[in-house]
Amino acid sequence: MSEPNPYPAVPFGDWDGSPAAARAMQQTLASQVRLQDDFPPLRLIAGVDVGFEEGGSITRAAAVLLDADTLELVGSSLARIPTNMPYIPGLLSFRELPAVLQALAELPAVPDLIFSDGHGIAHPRRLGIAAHLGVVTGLPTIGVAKKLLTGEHDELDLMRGAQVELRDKKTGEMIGYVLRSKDKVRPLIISPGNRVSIATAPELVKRYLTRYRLPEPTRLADRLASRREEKAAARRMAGNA
DNA sequence: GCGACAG
DNA sequence: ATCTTGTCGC
Repeated sequence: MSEPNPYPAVPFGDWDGSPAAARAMQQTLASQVRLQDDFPPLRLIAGVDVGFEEGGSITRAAAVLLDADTLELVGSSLARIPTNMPYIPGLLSFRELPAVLQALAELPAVPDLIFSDGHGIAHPRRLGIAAHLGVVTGLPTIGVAKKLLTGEHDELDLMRGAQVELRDKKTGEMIGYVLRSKDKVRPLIISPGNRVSIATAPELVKRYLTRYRLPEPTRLADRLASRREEKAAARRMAGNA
């Protein structure tokens, strides 16, 4: 029995490669984002993140699949493809999504929810990488970013669990939450990508937090994508040699 | 024109 | 993101 493949080969149809065309495409895709809670009882959740090799010429995406109740690692995958464009603030998904989709397609099952590194709708045109990923796959997604891209918010308490609203600086519309995931650490910026409401997004992130700053799906994907242990091991070898 | 700017 | 050692604080 095979599951339908929700992962398109290319997350942007015919794109001429220009930043202007990418921004126009974001406007269209953003209108397809659904911000109502519409996800099944969570059984399998995924985390995705991207890293680079060879000075940036190779894009490396990691995807991890976890049991939503026990957080046990059910599967993981790595995809390495040539990097096709430089990093441009606001156009991150056009650079990283191809590799992310390939990594997701290699997981043993389709997740009920995906935690993505980067923003969801907390983006200038409301289409951060998590929202873009959600629209092209049709799956529920949440963006977990380590830094602010756009929007403004009040100060928030230093204790774990503290959170404040993130709103568009110009229109005042809600676009996410700023959440302190651990005592006295830089807060995370949480915004829905697709099929999750703004209010539910931080609740789901909190559900999967353990002792670290990042929720477990994101933390594990981050480790794989950035080659945490490989680098640490290589470094110690050089030092002890 | 100036400042900001996910990964 | 990535390059990189030791160091300050909980």
